[in-house]
Amino acid sequence: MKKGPVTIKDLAAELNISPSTVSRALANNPLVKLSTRREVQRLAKEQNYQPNFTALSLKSSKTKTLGIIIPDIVHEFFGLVIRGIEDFAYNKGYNVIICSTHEMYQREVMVTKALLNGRVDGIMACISKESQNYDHFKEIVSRNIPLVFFDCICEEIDSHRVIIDDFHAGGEVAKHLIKTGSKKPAFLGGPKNLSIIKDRLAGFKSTFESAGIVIPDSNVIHCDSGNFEDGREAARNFKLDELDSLFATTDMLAIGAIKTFKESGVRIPDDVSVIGFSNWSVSEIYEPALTTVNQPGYEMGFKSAELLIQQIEGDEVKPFETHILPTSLEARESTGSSDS
Amino acid sequence: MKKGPVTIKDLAAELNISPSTVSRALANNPLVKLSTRREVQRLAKEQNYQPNFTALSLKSSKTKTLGIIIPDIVHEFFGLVIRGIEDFAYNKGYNVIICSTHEMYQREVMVTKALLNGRVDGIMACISKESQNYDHFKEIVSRNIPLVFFDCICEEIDSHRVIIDDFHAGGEVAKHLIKTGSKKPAFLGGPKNLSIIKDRLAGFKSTFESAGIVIPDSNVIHCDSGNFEDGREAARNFKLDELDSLFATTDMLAIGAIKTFKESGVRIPDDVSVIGFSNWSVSEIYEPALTTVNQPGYEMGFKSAELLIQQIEGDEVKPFETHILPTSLEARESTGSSDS
DNA sequence: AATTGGAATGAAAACGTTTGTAATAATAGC
DNA sequence: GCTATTATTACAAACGTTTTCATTCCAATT
Repeated sequence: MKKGPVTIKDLAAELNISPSTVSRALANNPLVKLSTRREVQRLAKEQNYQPNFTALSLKSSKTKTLGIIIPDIVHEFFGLVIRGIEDFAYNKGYNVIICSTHEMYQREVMVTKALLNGRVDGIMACISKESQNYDHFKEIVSRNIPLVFFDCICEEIDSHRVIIDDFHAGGEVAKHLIKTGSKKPAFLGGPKNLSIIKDRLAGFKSTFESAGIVIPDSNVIHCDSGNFEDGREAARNFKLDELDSLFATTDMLAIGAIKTFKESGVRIPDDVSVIGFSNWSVSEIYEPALTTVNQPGYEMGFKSAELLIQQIEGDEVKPFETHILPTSLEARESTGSSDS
Repeated sequence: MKKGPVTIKDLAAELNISPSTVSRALANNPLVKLSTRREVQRLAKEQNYQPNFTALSLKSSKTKTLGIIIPDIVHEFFGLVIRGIEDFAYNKGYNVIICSTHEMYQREVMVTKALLNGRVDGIMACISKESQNYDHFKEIVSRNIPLVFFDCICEEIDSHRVIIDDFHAGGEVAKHLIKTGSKKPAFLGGPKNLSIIKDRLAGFKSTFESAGIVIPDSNVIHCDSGNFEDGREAARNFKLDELDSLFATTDMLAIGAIKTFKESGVRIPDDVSVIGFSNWSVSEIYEPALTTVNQPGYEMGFKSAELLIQQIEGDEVKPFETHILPTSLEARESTGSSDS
């Protein structure tokens, strides 16, 4: 009998009119007689007609779909980013395809290629830790597919960017520690080559130096990842009598370090003050509650989607914009400041 | 000059042959002369030809895309589910569209409708807390779009299901608490109407009853959500001298409750043993480390994708299958068992 | 020389839409 | 009653593919 979903042709056949008239009637085009329009719309509703998305895409060469490339999906920050993106995008009638790269360069190249065959109208990306080569992203640009970078951006590529001021945030952390009396600060961060890590460290160091305190290299440790175990391991390499405060570039690193410190009998914050980064929910729950830098994931996603859709739909070409979102320090128990 | 991306027609024009030959040549069809094939493939590579995804979809009425409907994206469990789905799906050449409902019925209906216009070949869904009416899911089925439920399933709809045995898991929790000497167990759970909550409670109660212990209604508390704050608030309603153990249906609820208990001077696990659910990473990090039930999110996603794709691609209709994944209890400090 | 057959390619239809243009029907003006 | 105008509708092309069927060309067979 009837096979697939009902199409415009089916409606046309049923009413003995042409598909074009049905199409126009559904669009409520005044060119078609009011009574015909009513008739068509009634039948369409009755038969539960849904316009075929793929056919529309082919006709308009617009998929109304955005691609998101992120390092990891099981990650509070990226979750918030996605929420922000979705909230803006859905409102504008866009769907979203999420591709996580598991922080692997190979996978990043793979998903990028997969998004490059007209499946999406634009792409938002946060580059993975591993990536050093950016040809796959350059291909996106060369194919004229709108591209917005957020958080971890690619310096080599000219595009919209949505970031935080990592240098400034590092400085704010330093200021807070200086205020709480730190003389021997230390730094525990993710991969050295990552610009966000470099910037946080630079801001941190520079502010301390302005206060006359130079951080020795032995108090700066980098690790491959940014998780709890890494923090726990890496913290063992600090000489406990040479630091009185620690800035870790993720909350998990910070908590891992605290765990190690506690095991060595170090009291937090009395002996060592600790600050994390990102304000994950665990930082509020942990004891001691972790002082951290709030990273506006939701806003970052929201703004990225806004810039991307604007670039997709905009008629005139606007110059690329680097949008810097404000961070804020959440002072909690781990630096002796129990705000909450 | 050349406008959009290069198409088969462009290649055909360039080589002065017909599009059909180009199409065949690209498919390496032996019907076309080897030299022609080589020529076409060379040019395609040179011009960086990518087959138009939308056109392929329209032709084949297959989008090679799956829809996922989940209550929340900022959620460790769902993150793991998505990872599992992606790992299986990508391998089979499928992409994935994720729609989060923010636990809102309205939004669930919205995204479901949005997925119903041929954008996806199949749908995986975990129903939201709020949903009581399932007409939108029934429409998926009536449109012959393959549908798999996972975790929070819809009883009314016949489909593949991937779940855990919540009743059994609740029983295992009870067994563990009985073993550690609990005489006055209590229960703190999410929404009462949710089947997964009901089942966990039922299994918990029933096992305690088999041991001759009846849990009074005053020791069973439900709250709207399952987060930290909820747990913290709700735990205030327990009479502290009437319980010596607590089973909370999420790790966050458990940790919230522990916080409240600690504030009242209750020692964990000495005075009250606490068990959570899901084995989120925070449960391992928290102090005391939380005993919890490991919920295999990754496997759940992986299996769901497998069943869905099998249903999409399968020629013969297979009977619907309810796949029950094993859970396991992770004994940690909060019940006095420091495994780790 | 006429037929057959195989190899290689081309033409056309189809997937479900939209939209420019052409055609028909109805109305108005004279 | 005839043309000019308008209202309504139909036709056809297009988006980028795949695929069925038809065509061409040339060599081999009779």
